[in-house]
Amino acid sequence: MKASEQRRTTIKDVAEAAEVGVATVSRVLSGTGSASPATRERVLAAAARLDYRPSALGRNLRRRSTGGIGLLIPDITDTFYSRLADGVLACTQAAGEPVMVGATGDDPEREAELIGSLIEQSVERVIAVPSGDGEMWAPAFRAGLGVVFAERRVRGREDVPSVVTDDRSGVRTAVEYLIGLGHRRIAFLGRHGQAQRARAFREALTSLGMTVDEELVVRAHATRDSAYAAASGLFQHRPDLTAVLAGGNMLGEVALLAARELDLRVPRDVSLIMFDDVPWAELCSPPLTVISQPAHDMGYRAAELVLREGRRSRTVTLPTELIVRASCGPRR
Amino acid sequence: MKASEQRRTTIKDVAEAAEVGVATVSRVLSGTGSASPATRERVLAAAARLDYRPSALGRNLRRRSTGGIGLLIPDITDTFYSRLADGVLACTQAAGEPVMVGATGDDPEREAELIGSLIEQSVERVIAVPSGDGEMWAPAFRAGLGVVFAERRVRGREDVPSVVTDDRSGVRTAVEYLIGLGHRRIAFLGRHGQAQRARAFREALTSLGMTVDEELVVRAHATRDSAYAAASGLFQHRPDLTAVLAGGNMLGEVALLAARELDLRVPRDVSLIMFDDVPWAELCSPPLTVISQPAHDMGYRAAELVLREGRRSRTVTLPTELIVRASCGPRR
DNA sequence: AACCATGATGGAATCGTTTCCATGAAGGCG
DNA sequence: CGCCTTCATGGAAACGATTCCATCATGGTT
Repeated sequence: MKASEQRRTTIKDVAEAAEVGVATVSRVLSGTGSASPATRERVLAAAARLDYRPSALGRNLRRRSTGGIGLLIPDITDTFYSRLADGVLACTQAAGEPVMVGATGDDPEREAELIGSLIEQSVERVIAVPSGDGEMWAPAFRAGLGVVFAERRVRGREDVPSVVTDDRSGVRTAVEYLIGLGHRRIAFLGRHGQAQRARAFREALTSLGMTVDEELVVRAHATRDSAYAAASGLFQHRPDLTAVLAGGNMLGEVALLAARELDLRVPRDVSLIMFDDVPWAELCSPPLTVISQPAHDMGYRAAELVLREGRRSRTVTLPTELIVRASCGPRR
Repeated sequence: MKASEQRRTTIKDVAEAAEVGVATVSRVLSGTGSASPATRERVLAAAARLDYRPSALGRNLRRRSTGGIGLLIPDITDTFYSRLADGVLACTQAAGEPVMVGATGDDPEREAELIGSLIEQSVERVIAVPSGDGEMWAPAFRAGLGVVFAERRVRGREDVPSVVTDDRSGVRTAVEYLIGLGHRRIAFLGRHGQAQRARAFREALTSLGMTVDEELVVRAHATRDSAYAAASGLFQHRPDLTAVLAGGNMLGEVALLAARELDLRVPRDVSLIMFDDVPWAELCSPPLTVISQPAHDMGYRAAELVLREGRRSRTVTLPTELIVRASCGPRR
C-alpha cells in the first residue's frame, strides 16, 4: 500500500457538493451568521458525507492564533508536576484545546527557548511553573500571550494571575508541628525555585522565637543526584539536626534514602516531613508525614484561569494540609 | 500598559527593510536557494533588527502540516508514562519539535477523539500507547499520519513501527524466579491493555509445566480504585495464593496496600513482584522486587523512530531486568 | 561577436479558512 | 403600490509563509 498523496477534503469540496458558496459552508459549520434551514441541511449533509473536518491550519492563520495552550513545567517525571499537568489536561480536554508540553528542567535558558518556540507557534495561552525571572518572560508579554503561573510566581510580575499553594501556612504548620515535638534544630531542604518556601521557613522559625541557622537551609538543583548530594551533605555536616522539612517529594525521597544510607533511623534519629503527598508515602517505611498539596486542582484552576482570560483575575491560593503519619517523632 | 494589538512583524516587513523581495527573505532565512552575500547580509541584519520570527502558522499552511508531534498516553500521572513522556520530550526538544500531549485514560473512545483532534490540527506524527483496536486508528492512517506505538501494539496493525518491552521474557523471568522460590499458586494482576503480559504469564506457566488457574489472572481498569478493588478481591477470594505478579507500578502499589489492609505480610504470607522499577520501590517496606523497564529510553526511541519516518523501521524490543529486593520469599 | 549556462532576484500563486461587503429576494408597513 | 428593513447568499480579500517561474545580468566558451 503506497502512502498516496490524497488531497484533504476542504471547505471548497463541501461547498461544491452542497451547491453553495464557501462562505455559507463556513457560516453553517461555525454556527455564526445566518442560513436558511434548507441550505443548512444540505451543507451539514454534504459535510457528513465527505467526512469533512475543517483544517485548524487555515483557521489559525486567518485568526492569527493557534487555539492551543502551552504548558511549561520543570520536570514531567516529578509526580507533583505530572499531577498538575493532569489537571491542566482534564480542563483543556473538556474545552477541546490541544496542549503543548515542554520540560524546562528549571533552567531559565531552556525556558526562554521554549517560550520562543511557543510564540513561533502562535500559541496564545501559556500555563507555566516559571524558573526564570521577569526578564525571560518579557518576550511572552510583548507577544501578547495570556500567561498564568502555577506553583510559583515571578518577582516583578506580581500582576500575572497565578495559582499557588499557601506555602507560608503550610510551612508554618509543619514547623509548629516539629517544634511541638521538641525539635530545635530543623533543616529545610529545598530546590531552586522554592525560594518562597525557604523564606516562609525562616519566617516561621523567627516568628516562633527561634533563630535561623543558615547552614540548615540548603537548596539543590532539579536533578535527583543534586538533591541526593544535598541531603547527604546536610546529614553529614550537621549530625546535630533532629528534623528535616523537605520542600518536595523528590527531596523527601532522597532525604529518606540518604538517612538510611547513613544509618540514621527515621523517626528515631531524625524526623522527616515532606511537602506534597504521594501515593507511596504511606507505603514507605516509615510512612511519611506530609504536607499535601492539591496538585491536580492547581493545574485545573490554572487552566480555567487561562481559558477565560477575559476577567482580570488575581492569584488563587490553594490550601495545604498536614497529614500525620509516622516519620516524625519526639526529639531524641 | 494596555495590551495593544501591535501587528506582528512579518516577512514583508523584513523584505521592505532590507529592500528585497519576500521570496529572497524566505530563501535566505530558510537556507534554501541562492542569494548573494551582500543581500544575505542585508536580510539577516534587517531580520535581526526587527526581531523577526517567522510565523509557524503561515509556514504550516503552505506546507500543509504542523511540525508538531502528538503524544497519546493513558495516564500522565503514572510514573511509567511520565518517564516515557520525558523521553519523548528529550528527543523532540532537541529536534525543536513541539509536542501535544493527550491523556486517553485507556479509553478507546477518548483516544478516538484525541486522534481526531490531532488530525484536525494537521499534526503529522503521533506517538501513542494505544488503547483502542485497529478500527480506532483507521482515520489516522487514512490521514497519512506517521504513527509509532509505544509499550503496546495493536492487533491487526503489526506493520506499524513500535517500541515495546520484552514482556514475554520479563514475565518469564519473574515467574521462574517465583517458582524457584517454591511458589505454585501465582496470581497475575493486570490492567486492560496488558493483554500481552497476561498472555505471556499463561505461556510462562504452562511452559514451566504448571496449569493456569484463570481465577488468578485478573484485570483492572485504569483507575486506582478499580485496581485496589481487584487486588483486594483477589486476596480475599483466593487466600491460598502465595505470590502476585503486578503488571504495573500502580498495580503493585495497590497490591501492597491491599495486602497490608488484610493483614497479609509481605513477603512472609505473600510474595510480590511488580512490573516497572520506580524510585520509591526501595523505600517501601519491604523494598519491592521489580522487573524494571527502560521507560525513558522507550519514549526516546519512539520519538527517534517517528522523526525519521523515512526508513521503513520495524518494531524495537527493549529488554527488562529483574531487580531483586525484599518483597519475595520462599513459599510459606 | 554570438550564444548559452548559471546565478540572483522579485512577482505572483498557493495553502484552507474566516469574514467583509455587495447583491438580491422577501416581507412589513404606510 | 412603493419604500425600507431584514435575511440569505456568494465572491473576494485577507492571514503569512513557501515556492514556482520568468526575468535579467554576468561571464565563459566557441
